[in-house]
Amino acid sequence: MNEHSFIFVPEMRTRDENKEAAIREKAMEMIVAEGFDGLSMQKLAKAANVSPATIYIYYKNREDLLTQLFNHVQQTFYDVALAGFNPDLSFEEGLWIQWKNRLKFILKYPVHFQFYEQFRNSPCINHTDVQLSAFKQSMKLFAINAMKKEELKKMDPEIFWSIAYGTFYSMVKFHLQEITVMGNNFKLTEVKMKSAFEMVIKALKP
Amino acid sequence: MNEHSFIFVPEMRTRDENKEAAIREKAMEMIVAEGFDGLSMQKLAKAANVSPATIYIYYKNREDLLTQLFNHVQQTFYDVALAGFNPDLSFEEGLWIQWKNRLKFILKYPVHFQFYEQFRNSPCINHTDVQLSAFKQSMKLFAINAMKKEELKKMDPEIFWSIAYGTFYSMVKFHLQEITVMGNNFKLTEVKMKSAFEMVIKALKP
DNA sequence: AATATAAATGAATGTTCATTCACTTACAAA
DNA sequence: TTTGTAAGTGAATGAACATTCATTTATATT
Repeated sequence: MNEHSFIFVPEMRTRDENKEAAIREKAMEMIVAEGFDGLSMQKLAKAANVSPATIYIYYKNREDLLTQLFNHVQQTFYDVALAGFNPDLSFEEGLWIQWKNRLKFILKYPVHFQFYEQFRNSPCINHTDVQLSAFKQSMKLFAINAMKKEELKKMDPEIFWSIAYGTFYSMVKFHLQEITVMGNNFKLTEVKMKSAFEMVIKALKP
Repeated sequence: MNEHSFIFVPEMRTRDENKEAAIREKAMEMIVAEGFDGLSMQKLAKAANVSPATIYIYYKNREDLLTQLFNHVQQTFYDVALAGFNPDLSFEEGLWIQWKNRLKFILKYPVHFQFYEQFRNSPCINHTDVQLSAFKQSMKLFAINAMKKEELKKMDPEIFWSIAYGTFYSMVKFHLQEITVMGNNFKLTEVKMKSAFEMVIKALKP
């Protein structure tokens, strides 16, 4: 390396991206299967075919691992949920896109979603900065726009959120419980979703 | 004791009910504050002012402790939720009683409720027999009756449950998050509940 | 081919864990 | 007051835990 160069170009071994992904995926699988207390660094290392010390190259410690997992899942979720969406869409079209996008995410990454839900329902969430992201601002703006256009009844934001999405997530959890705990006789088809959606719209219209 | 008596009447020291309650309450507090991995038997013993060995008089082991806690909370919840309710009530009155009863339970026992939710969102739930209790049968019958009387639109049970209660629990969780994480600017008044309730009824009527 | 760098490691460390056990204490009945 | 019983205990045990560290390994540049 030229000793006069301004840009520092290290000569080094490169990180194995597969290792990082393996650690991440195995960690979430273990947590979903056995809970937070079922995740130990040594068991995780073994499951990911990695030395315990390797985990500490990627993550400062156990807590950092958990919060980074959470942020990673959240980012993926945001990306999927925003596809084809913008806050100026008509209320009915926009909300339906949200339902479809969110369902797509959950069915594509069921383990990620279950980890996310477990995390959100645990005290871990208090160690994470709840920031007003671009995603949340977009969701908020969408509701405000819809109320201005009188496509959506005026109401407190919590009430809007609870009817519009509380219903959705309740159905999704029904579905995930069925497929993990008993013989799945509750299929979450788009038809079934649409039927619930129509009723939600009825509640929310002015 | 008469050596010929048929009934066995032991001469013994009696259990201290306070100890059992202390263990139960402290355990839930610790879990809600620090998660399942924050609950250790030795820390719990110290918090409940009891020897670690004492816990094992009341509970077979750690897992048994958790499931017994869950069942205890669930029983309390069932009792509160069924007060003044029966499945033959008119749909609107019956559902509103459910909302009020459930809210009463949550506001009276917020720690119990948060423990319950954390448990339900964790893999622990898979080690518990999900049985069709009298409570669940009562809830089911109520919905069936309401559909027969045409006070409630005919729909899949999951959809009914998700609209009728998913909305409710979503609002409640909003409330609990606000009071624990930031300055509470979302007051969960009965007025606010009633306003959401009216909208839910609009969605559910035939 | 040589080199410098960070990736990756396995073994080791000290701590905390769930659980047990030999023992003491309190009490209801006799 | 005595006594049998279960309640209740503190200290001990071995396993599992998170984390660290002295090395080794792979690789991008020279």
